[in-house]
Amino acid sequence: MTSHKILLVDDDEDILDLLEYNLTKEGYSVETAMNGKLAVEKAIKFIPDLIIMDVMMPEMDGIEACAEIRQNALLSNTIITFLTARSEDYSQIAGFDAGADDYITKPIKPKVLFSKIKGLLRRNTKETNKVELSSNMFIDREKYVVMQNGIEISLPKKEFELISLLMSRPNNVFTREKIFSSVWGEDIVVGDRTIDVHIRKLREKIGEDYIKTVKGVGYKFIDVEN
Amino acid sequence: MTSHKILLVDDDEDILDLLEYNLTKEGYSVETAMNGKLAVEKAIKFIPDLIIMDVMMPEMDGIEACAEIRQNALLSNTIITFLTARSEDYSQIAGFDAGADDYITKPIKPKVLFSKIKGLLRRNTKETNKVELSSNMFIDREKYVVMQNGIEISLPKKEFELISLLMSRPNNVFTREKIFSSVWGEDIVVGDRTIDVHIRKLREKIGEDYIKTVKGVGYKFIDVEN
DNA sequence: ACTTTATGTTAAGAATTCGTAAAGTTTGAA
DNA sequence: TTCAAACTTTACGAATTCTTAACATAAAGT
Repeated sequence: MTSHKILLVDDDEDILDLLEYNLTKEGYSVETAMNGKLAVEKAIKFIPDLIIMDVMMPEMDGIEACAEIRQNALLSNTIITFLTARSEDYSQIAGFDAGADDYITKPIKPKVLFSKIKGLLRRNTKETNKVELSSNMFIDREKYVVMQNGIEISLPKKEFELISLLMSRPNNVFTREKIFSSVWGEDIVVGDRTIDVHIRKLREKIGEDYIKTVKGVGYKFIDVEN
Repeated sequence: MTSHKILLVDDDEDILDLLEYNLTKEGYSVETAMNGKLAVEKAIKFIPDLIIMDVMMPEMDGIEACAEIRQNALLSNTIITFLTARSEDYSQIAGFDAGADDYITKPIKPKVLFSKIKGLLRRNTKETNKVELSSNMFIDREKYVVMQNGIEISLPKKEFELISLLMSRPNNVFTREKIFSSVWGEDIVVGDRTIDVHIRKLREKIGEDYIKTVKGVGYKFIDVEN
């Protein structure tokens, strides 16, 4: 069974505990965060299928966090739903602008919540986690492997996320900056040569011809079919 | 000629046929879908410039389909307009939230529709990342290549920025100062012959006839069609 | 025609950016 | 704690890209 990953974000620890307990029992893999900033960081590490996030929070509110998450190509398949009190309808509008997919109103009724989650995840599963290419290579986020001509290539995390990012838009150039912010996150600072080293390892594993360097600009994954 | 791609979505086959027939006659490349679900699938394959979609449909309504399409980064340049009966104004609001760009009210008056379509597509052409020309050449900033007759020409950074600038306004003369400040930046000082050398390399790669020297003034990219 | 001025051309070498191996550090599992 | 895998840094080499310089050619002015 493939357990879906859910990230819960709320500043109220009681709500977090309650939801975490119940969702875990339902068979989901759950992570939590107590503010928007942490949520963004965890989202990047965890790559959840679904984020359930309170709108009002300290440190960074949900809208802002949502907008930031939507920036990250690795999280393009992640569904974001807001938790909101029925009255705060201003947030409804701002939230959709920021890229939210749905709303859940407080107070939370567990049954409603669970059925809603199932619906959202079903919708997502169809679109699939497998980034297919016209070439003979695709990404399987669930198994965390790259399939090449039917052969599984398992990669360590950073390498996987890097290739995953590049393959999310074949033939498109990703700048080093973009790569850093997507794979490492905004705050983390690493040396200049780090990306290159990971690229090297990837090329060793998947072949030399797939990742092209665009000097002074960045890297791109070449879709051989084109 | 670059024919814009339009995706028509309606559950009424008569309307689809009517619009498809007329739009094709106008020179557009047209695809159709009969419900929201199929629309999303076709949109991903077809990457239309414009989607004209009925709000009310079986299987998945227009609003939902729209929201889903808006998720897909590949479709970020696609304009979505809803077809709506004049009375259903609830949908106006929900639709804009979901990411619609415009509305067309039923009953459809072909003339109104065509002029609206032209307006929307013109708007889009300007904003897009692909600088299209009536000639057979365009710039793809995302892939960082110049496409010429369907062939990718990849260029080093400075050359790319230079041709990119010139092609941003075909037949328009760019002075050397303008070129320096755009491609090199205000502060950086380089010798006089630097631009010429880059022009030379570009001419070698894309052909001698595209970039014209205007002595004493600057350079321009010639749109051969004109 | 002659001179001036602007641009064209080429090749060399600076400068920048990237690649890579190896060593160092962190992390997480046993 | 210990070890191995993953990740990062370092240091230098290699490749590409960019600029310069020197001279050629072309256009414009006298």
